[in-house]
Amino acid sequence: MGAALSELEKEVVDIFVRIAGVLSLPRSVGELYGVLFISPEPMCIDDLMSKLKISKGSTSQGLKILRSFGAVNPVYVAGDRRDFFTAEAELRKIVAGFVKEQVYPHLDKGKERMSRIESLLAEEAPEQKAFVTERIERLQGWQKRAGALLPFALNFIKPE
Amino acid sequence: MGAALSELEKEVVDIFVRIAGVLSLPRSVGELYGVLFISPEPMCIDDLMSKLKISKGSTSQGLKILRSFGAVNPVYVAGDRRDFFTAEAELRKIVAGFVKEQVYPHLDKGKERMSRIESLLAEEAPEQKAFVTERIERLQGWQKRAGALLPFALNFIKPE
DNA sequence: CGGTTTGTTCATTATTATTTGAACAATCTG
DNA sequence: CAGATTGTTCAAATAATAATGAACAAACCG
Repeated sequence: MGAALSELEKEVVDIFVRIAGVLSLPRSVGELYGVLFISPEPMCIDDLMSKLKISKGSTSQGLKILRSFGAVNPVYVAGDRRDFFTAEAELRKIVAGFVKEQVYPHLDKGKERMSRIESLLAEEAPEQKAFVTERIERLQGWQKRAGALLPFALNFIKPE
Repeated sequence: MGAALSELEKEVVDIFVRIAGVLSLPRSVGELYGVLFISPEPMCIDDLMSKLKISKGSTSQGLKILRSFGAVNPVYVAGDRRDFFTAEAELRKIVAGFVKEQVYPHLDKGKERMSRIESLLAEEAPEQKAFVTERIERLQGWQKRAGALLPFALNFIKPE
């Protein structure tokens, strides 16, 4: 059991390792999802550890992250006490989970910050004030647009 | 000259430091852009170094990165031999430059990889083949959609 | 030219993020 | 319940990334 990764598996894992990088997630998270994504059978921690040659700690933590935004589904396997997982393959679910867990929390802080900035604006020296105000307004415009793009992008992912 | 950052500047810099993080750019790049963004006057390396308390090397490298996707504009200042810069404030230009320099190059590699994967598919054991094929096709679907979303998102940024 | 000034590069150092593995807690099993 | 199995946590080790600063090259200036 626990053969090394096949060439195909390596390629797929590599894809998700890159995606993990873009999303600022640890490499191991990409590896885990990659292996699960291409595996016809549910896998448990032992399987994943030996396939990827990573520690139990990384595996456990990585699965925790993947579960946190629903990228992985627990599966019951008869006669085995260990936890098994399959990759969630519906993109919409994963993205929705990711946005909810990792993106939205940060957006709120952005709004708080903006009101803090507006109060600081009052203290600016008059000769710079016009310029600085224009910049802050521009920033608010960007923030607003980014907020509008997000729901659209989510909607862009059609149900299968 | 070269006073420390004001509260307002700190807030603005902090915004761009976070954005730099999301884009996997060094912190100093965010700092540099932030200071320039909120500065009514063009700034040179010395100004930026002393404002941000970072080294000349970081400043030079950071500006190089910012220039590479047009986030910063060189400005001529009469009677001063040093290079001065202002922040490019038109979001569309920055995003276009960033996508061209940092995003498109990677997309091409993705397509190469996909054809490599397809050839590996042939070697799969028959009983797994159906499943694996379905997964690869799904991956291609995702890739295609991401490619379609990008131009739309670019277009979403209206000219002022 | 010879001496400055300015910006870049890159080996070294510092910092930050990730992984490891052993200790622990929880759950099962006979 | 005692022993075994399984998953989690977290301090320490390691690896990855960014910043520093001195050496360098290029452009300027008298």
